[in-house]
Amino acid sequence: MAFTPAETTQKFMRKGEMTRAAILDVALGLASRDGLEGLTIGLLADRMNMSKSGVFAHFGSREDLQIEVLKLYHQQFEQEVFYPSMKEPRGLPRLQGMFSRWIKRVTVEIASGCIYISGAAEYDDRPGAIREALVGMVLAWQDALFRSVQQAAEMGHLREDTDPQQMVYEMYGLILALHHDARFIKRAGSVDRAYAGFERLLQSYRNADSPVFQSHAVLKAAAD
Amino acid sequence: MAFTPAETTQKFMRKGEMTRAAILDVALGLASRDGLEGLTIGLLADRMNMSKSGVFAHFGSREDLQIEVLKLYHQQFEQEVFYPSMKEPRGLPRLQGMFSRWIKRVTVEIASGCIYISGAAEYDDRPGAIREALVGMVLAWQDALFRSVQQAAEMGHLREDTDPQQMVYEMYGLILALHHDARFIKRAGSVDRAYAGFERLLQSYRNADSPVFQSHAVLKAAAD
DNA sequence: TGCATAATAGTACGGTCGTTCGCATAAATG
DNA sequence: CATTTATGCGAACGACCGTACTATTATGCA
Repeated sequence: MAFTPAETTQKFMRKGEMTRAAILDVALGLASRDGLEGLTIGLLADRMNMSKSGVFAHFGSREDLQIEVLKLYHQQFEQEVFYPSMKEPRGLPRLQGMFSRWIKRVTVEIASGCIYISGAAEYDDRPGAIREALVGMVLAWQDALFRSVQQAAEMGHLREDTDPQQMVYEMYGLILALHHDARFIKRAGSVDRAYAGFERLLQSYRNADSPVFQSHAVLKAAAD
Repeated sequence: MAFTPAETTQKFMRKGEMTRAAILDVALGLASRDGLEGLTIGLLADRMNMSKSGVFAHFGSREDLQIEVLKLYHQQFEQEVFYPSMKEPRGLPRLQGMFSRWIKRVTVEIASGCIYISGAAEYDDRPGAIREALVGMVLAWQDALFRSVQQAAEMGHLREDTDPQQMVYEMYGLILALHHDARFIKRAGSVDRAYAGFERLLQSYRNADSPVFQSHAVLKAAAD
């Protein structure tokens, strides 16, 4: 379940690389809870039962550590959400796959926190390398969604006059609202609201003639 | 324009209350930019051309200062968004008024930052008095939206089977996406996307028989 | 096994944080 | 004007921060 590089590629790494990977794993957990800006080397060393300087030596600076954590998160997001969806047929099925896997991931992150979302708040006005990396990753994901919507329209699954950017905007809004209501407000039933919103989105933009359309119930069942 | 208590009620305050209000005013600006957790007494003292202890003396603790900033923000939000909307006729007109004023406010906050939104990310996993105050304020606003949707349904402006909580969820999503895309991604045209999303929301839930329905263009024009 | 090198610990530095306390000075009051 | 009270400053404290150095220990290879 949890992706711990230490377990998978143990024998191909020298000790330093292993501890480095283990540190990043713990750091990702801390950054998810406290935010990337709340990630501190002292606390990280505590959790690793290491000295501060021992942890620090694996990264040239705190900023480097933060960026490595970000890269690890991005990698896991791709592995869990993006790549599996790309194996599904183009158009609406792939788009639905992307969204339901996205929701599934955020549902897990209701407990741990999503770095893309907390990072957006932390770095919306804080220039630097971290912000640049973060924006790049979020833009890459939005572009992937954009292309999927575009293809769904080209293949006739969605209406020809569908505005892909508008649809991406609203999908992102549904996810942000899910993270907000479930994690911050702690309101029950938010996951269903996200699905219902996506359902309504499809009802607005789908091509009624296309047979590919799936209902909300089917979509949600497929996610389990 | 800017609500500076020092100017309005000058002569009724003793000196201490005036500087306290001035401090809170500056603190609100800093907290909008850096987040409530990024608000620091040292920086605040610098901006006020005061000593750290001089600033501190007006509040029993940093947490008290943060809560006072939060209260000030809440007060301004009510003044600018909530109260004016309550003067409009119940139902759809009031709901549209709430949303367009909300968008107008967030549009301004693209430059400065919205404390409700950044605070939601900062305090989603940080228990304490600040989190409690913040959740209370956001819940109050969501409840106000909820009641407005409910009334619009009762009055026949929206369909009878409208799920008010779902509609509030999606409205909040549109605003969160606006803050995210405009402030973090710095994407142009996000305000129009928020309006378009609300328009689609109304098209899904409006009662086609009701004459109260206004189009997107009319709504947006009324906001200016 | 011996040795070069990699990996970790230890210590210290300068900086900022929130907070406390005593003292000066300003303002309000009689 | 005199006096009480409100207000702000300056210095200091302990805690934590990221980082730089040096020493020590563990590792991997000849």
